[in-house]
Amino acid sequence: MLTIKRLAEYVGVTVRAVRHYHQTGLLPEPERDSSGYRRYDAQAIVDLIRIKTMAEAGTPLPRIQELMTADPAHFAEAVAEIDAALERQIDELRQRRTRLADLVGGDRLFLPAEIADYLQQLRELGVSERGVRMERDGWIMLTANYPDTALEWIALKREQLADPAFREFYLTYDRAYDWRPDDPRLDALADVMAERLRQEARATGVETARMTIQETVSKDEQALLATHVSEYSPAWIRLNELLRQRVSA
Amino acid sequence: MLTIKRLAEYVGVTVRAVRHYHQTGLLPEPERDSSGYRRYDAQAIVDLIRIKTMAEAGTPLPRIQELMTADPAHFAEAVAEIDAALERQIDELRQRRTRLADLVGGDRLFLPAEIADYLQQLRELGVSERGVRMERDGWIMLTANYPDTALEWIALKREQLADPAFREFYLTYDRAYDWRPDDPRLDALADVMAERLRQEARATGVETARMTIQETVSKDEQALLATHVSEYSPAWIRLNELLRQRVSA
DNA sequence: TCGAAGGTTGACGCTGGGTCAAGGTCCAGC
DNA sequence: GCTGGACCTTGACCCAGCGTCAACCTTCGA
Repeated sequence: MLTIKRLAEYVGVTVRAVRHYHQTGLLPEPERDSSGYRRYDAQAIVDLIRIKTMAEAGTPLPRIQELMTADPAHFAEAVAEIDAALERQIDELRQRRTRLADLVGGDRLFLPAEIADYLQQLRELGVSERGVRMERDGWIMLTANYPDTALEWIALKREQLADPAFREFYLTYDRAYDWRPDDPRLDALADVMAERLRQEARATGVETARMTIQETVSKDEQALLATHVSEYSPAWIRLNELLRQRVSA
Repeated sequence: MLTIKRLAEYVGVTVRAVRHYHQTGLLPEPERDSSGYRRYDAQAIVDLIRIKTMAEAGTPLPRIQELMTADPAHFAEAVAEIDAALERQIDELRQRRTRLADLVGGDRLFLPAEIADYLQQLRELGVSERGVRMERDGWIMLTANYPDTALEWIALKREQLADPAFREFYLTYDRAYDWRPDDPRLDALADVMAERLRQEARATGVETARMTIQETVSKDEQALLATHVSEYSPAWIRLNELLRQRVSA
């Protein structure tokens, strides 16, 4: 006959757990000796090991209680289910490991692969961290609100980025952030931007698919840009003014 | 800008969880709009996904909070730790699957392999379920109290079981359980048992190793047998009497 | 204009025990 | 025979990480 501590130690659970199982009726209370101590027999060991094994496998205690009195066929069936659940858990843990890997370094956790690739291209191009982060945040919001549209649009952006002239322009625009608002280069940049806008307008006039996208997005784009207007530098604000002059003209 | 539900849905957590993170300070409370609704930006999505990823990997929320403001080097180190923990969890789940398999059919979960094998041999020999269970319970208690001794003793038992004459005797003894106490076959059985005891006494007189084991165990054996005396049948009680007559003689 | 859907705070509930507190018992060594 | 330390008893509160009401306010599409 065993005391509660010997039982718990042999099976590998805590004394508190055993008492908890008694309280909930999962493990029957054993006889007491003359001093009121619980005295356990071999069946208690068998029961407790079964309980422990199933509990460790994630089975809720009430479910274990059901199974302790189930016939062998039902029991085997339930164990098979528990085993399948364990297998699923293992698969999930594996997936979590891969996602965890994306935590350190990379936007792959927050964005579809295409967009994360695009951001990576920007970095490799030499775009500032600030610039990349503004892009990233914009794409995140866009993806959260219109995932399909975001994917269509990113395809266009990556096409653009294949053009060396556009890359040149993008870099300049990125650097202009830190210029002084009276920097004369801003005028030249505004010229380039206006020309690009005009070309794009002609292109979208022809290609209806792109037109649709532009229309769908334009409202949100406004909203997205507005989100970050507070982060605009004096140079960019000035650039906006210059641009508006040229476009409205 | 997102409402709490859109945020939660996009990231894949519940609204309640987001609010919980706000309460504990894990995720900063965002600005409210004019009606008091929370409005989330892209950074909230990034933060929440990081939180979710680490939380799913089993990281306690306070620990996550520490890591959210940690520098990249410390963060990467911590993520490596979390990943290692995940790996250990996967290994443990695998082990639990194997132990779970022993739950259905078999005593391997409760007893060392040698003893489980011995019980299996008894079953194959044709010993009654009751008999096997009495043996099992005895071995469990013995193993719980004196694991080393149990292993030494089981070796002897398995040797005995290799002897066809002993197997024959064991089976008869097992079946005698259900005989009537005045069954004349009990006398013959008592003769055989007495003879066996005498032989064993001579053997243990020679082999000191076995002697030691017998001595060590004898007290506990008494206790163990006493445990199950209540389960003795009338025939077995009678057999005990007959045996005592012959041995004391 | 109205009802459904979504937002707000606040409070209690749940699992599976951990961790005191305040005693009563057992046993080994002196 | 006594004492100290390990063990037993019940009872109570505490924890994470949310789930789940309740009671009320706001927004939005038909």
